[in-house]
Amino acid sequence: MNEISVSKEVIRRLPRYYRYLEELKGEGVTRISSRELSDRMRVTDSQIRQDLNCFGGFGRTGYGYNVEELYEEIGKILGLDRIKHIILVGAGHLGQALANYTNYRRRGFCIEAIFDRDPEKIGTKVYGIEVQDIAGLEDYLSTHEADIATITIPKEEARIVAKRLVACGIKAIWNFAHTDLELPEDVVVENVHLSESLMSLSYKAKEQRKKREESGQ
Amino acid sequence: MNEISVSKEVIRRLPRYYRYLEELKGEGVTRISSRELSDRMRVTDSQIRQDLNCFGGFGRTGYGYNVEELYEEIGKILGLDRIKHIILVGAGHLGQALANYTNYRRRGFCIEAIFDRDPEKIGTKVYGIEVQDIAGLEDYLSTHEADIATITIPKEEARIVAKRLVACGIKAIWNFAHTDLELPEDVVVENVHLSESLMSLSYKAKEQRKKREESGQ
DNA sequence: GTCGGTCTGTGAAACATTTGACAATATCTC
DNA sequence: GAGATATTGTCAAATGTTTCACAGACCGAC
Repeated sequence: MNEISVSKEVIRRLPRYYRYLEELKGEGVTRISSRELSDRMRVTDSQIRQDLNCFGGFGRTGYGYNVEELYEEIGKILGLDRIKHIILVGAGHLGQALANYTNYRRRGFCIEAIFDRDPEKIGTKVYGIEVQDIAGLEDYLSTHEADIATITIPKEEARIVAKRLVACGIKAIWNFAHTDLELPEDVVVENVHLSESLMSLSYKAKEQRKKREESGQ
Repeated sequence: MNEISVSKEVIRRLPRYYRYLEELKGEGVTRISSRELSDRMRVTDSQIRQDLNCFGGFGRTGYGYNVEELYEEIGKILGLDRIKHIILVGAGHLGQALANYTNYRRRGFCIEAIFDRDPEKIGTKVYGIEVQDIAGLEDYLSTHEADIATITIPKEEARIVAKRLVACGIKAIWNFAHTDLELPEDVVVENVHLSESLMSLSYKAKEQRKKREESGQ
């Protein structure tokens, strides 16, 4: 596995390949060429070959790719072949939505603990897990391993909690708060900024409307 | 406003500028140079100037940018100066989380109706809005305008509902279902694929761990 | 086995995005 | 109001990403 350089864009696309391969597997397809896959995914076949080749030659000339095998390989690349212990900070609707999405478990993402600061929520159960007081975060992490922390609380608190998490050794954060977290370099952060996503949509909708009006006249 | 060409990447960044400008405004900052902003946002000053210049010269030589003015202008570019009627399909936790996030309203995003197919949910209120039976979607849209539809239901149903929405004239969809929607070209879709985001994080965490182990030895 | 067709991996070209550099010009100080 | 300083807008270079094109290799039918 001699990775020369895997670009940001390739990584962004990798989970999408994984999703399509899972679908193909479900349909009972055992082999697929970059050409056929490109038709489904609406990308160029060239891009697929180039992308997959970053990680080594999974394909066979004159045959294509073995669906099952490629699915497994991409899963490994994404680290899905390994249990990832997750804790969740924020038991609001968003936190509950994430906790209840059972497919994560299939991919090795196991939610181990949920924290909140609201006394109304502490003690209640979400997806079978009791919500704990956020005050006990340090205690919990001193005795339990966690690979990823999910943050679904308002931005002011999020910045503080993120620092506490990092102080406890957390190295990966899935951040839903509407802010950028300032953290040490060795901590990886994946931001999901929903309002930015909605604003992008608003922009695109506006441009599309403009286009329609121009051509409509 | 002579837009030569606004790249995808610029659009992706625009909401982020908007967020930082709002923050600055809140702090009472009235002017800012690309250099200062670049320090805050952790991007190059050159990129900021290049990006903003796509939409016309908002800056003043020797002075920088007027925070209030730039904030307003970017808001207009993003279409935030106009009411956008939104309907929501799916009243699960995710749908409720989105409905309850009040900041959207401040930016002109007004949720007008919520649909679900679960009899348990129909009739209940979410953020003061009564959840309607999805069966009445067409009726509703024949008498009400809607600019954006948000989809937070499982993928199989999402594909069907998306087609129904488009048949009723919806031109913009915020899609949270774990699938790509196959829709006519003139419909804009913004996908929020949360599991892909989590898998990306998993990949990055794995790489980071590898790096740590290598340097640690 | 052989042969026609298929399909990958890959190097290079085309295209897109980011960064660097600086002339031009406004600001601010005194 | 003049001079020193700050800062933009912009062009060009550097870097990153996608597409093209094809040699070489494998597949499968006969």
